[in-house]
Amino acid sequence: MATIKDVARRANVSVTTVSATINGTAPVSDALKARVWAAIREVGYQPDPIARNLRKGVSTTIGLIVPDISIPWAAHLAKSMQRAFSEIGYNMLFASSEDDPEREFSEIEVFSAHRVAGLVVVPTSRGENYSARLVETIHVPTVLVDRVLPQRHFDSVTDDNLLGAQMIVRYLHKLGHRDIAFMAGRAGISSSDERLAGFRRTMDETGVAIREELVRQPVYLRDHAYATVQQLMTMRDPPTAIVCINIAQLLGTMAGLGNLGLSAPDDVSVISFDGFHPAEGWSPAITSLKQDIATTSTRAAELLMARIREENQPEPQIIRVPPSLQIRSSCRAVA
Amino acid sequence: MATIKDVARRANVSVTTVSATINGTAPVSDALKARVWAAIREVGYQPDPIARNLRKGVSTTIGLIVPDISIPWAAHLAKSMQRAFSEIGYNMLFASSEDDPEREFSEIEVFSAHRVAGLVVVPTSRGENYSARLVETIHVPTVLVDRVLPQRHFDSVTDDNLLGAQMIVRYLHKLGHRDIAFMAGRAGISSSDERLAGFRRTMDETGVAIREELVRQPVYLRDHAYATVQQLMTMRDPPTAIVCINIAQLLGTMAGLGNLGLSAPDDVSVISFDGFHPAEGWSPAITSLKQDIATTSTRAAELLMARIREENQPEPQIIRVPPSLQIRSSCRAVA
DNA sequence: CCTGTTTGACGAAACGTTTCGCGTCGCTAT
DNA sequence: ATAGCGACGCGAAACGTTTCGTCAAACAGG
Repeated sequence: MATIKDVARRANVSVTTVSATINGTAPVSDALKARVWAAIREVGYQPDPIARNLRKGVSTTIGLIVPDISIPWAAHLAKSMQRAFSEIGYNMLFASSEDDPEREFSEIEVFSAHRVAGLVVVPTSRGENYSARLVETIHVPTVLVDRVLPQRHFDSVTDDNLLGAQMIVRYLHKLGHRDIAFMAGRAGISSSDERLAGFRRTMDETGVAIREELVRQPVYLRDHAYATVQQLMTMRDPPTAIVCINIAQLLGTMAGLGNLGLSAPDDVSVISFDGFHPAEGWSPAITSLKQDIATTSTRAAELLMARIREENQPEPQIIRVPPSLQIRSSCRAVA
Repeated sequence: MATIKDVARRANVSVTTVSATINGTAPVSDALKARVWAAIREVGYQPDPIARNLRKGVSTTIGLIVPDISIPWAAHLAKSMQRAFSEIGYNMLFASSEDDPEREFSEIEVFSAHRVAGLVVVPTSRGENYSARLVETIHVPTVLVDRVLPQRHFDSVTDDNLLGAQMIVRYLHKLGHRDIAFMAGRAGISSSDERLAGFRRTMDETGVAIREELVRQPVYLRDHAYATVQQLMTMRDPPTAIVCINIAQLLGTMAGLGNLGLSAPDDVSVISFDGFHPAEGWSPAITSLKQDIATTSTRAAELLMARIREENQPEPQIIRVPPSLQIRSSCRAVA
């Protein structure tokens, strides 16, 4: 592997000059610049990122931490992120927190030790003093994705959950649904809280009283939903529509309905916040919100790069990306 | 950030001694060892991985390159891999080749520059002299996953595709199917080639003549399958069963059937090599092979670590992980 | 013509480790 | 006794960069 010294020798200049030409950090005469570039090409020199990192104290790597990469949403995020960053010459360290705050913090520290230039985190948002602990652990430019924290310490990009809830409720309302079940996730997770709040608000707006016995919380694992939906559907006066908050819930709900011999949309309408897209060919095709992951990734990358380059607006920003409603066949009109 | 010098000062020993105690590379008396460890704890010292990498010429990071992380299979692989490696103190750089050999090679070079300790690659397996080029580009311990190359230059872990094909064909045969359509992928991709070969071989074994007009190749995009399945089903004498080789094909097939107003298993049986698991609650639930991704990851990690630690068997090894057949409801018996 | 400033180039220090080679001490075998 | 050897500890070099401070030359203004 050719080193900068080889280049210097070859171009008959000092190491300093080679570094200066490459990085443009100091003025170099055109004549020497040419000699240096030629020499670089001739010896096939590539700067050693490790040495560079050591000296500069910061790398050209960004770290991505998600709860679970095997969730399609997270996988798409990782893909878009990686594309966005590789285009500007950054590469990506990756880790799963497995929704465990301890793992999450430990990964953050590992990444920090590796001197990542920035961090993209889908925070677990759990545990005592989570937010404070995060602020105290992170000393790198960071952008939070999907879940936002009550305190705005970090730039964040998330879905516009209030808008999404509004779309869902209005759509169901238009179809004549009044008895709507809502399965909320863990309280304290912003995406769940916001979706529930949006549900309540839009129900109010449409003038329909919420039947509180149809609002269940917390339901965040597949099996919770599996059980909950069966409770809901065996009530004296079951809901005519069920709102699912994420994929796990949706899968549990469908399985639970199946177990009761029920199906959507004939026996009950099902709609979901998180998209699920084998779509055509399977029934039922689930009517759901489609999150704009590409935009989310791009915005997050932009925010992060601005911080890294310090061109930034000092105030942490929250960007909300609007979803779109994909109407398929899991909801039907009722009298 | 505390440095090794701080520890040395605190413990009143030389830097060399501190390094020796930490790494066990040279004998240190118990008394000093104790002093050093105490000092480490007191100043909260953590070795700087960057500096270590620079000096040792190799990092504690491994690189993962997959064609597309948003494919569930790849996402699961990434998850298992990351878990396996983080347990032994390695972290993971990640990149998508987007099935483009140029990107793939470029990522390999970037990772090499970062001095990864090893590489896990799902090779694109495309382009001229692919195998030779790979050998020439890679100078790090490497294990190939999913797709194997004709020349055994690298350790590889892959599904036992011949066995899988055998399971599928025997199952269909038992249900009475004789007119079986097979959509192969790109020729030259080992997984596709092996599956096709296994199909042919087992058909021979069962004594059923293959209707060559039902074997289509190449069909590797969703839209190919969408078109192909409609051709197949509008033939004078359509197949009674269709074998799909991967998810993209399966999705296209289901959509294509839907477009013709047909459905599985009533009009035709559908079976797939790659598992697809929303499963319960949706119809049809696809009968498919389940790949043992956990085992695949573990084996790959083991192979790679053996190479890295040089405990290894000099000969590159190919490990084949057997799949299992998950019988659901997309296939039915025929007369 | 002198002073002050800018431009261009360089040597050497620094980043935080690991490792090479050397020196000292105490022990054992001659 | 003393040569030889192992165990232990240390200083300094090395890894490949970037950057600081210095310096010579060229150039501007008075």
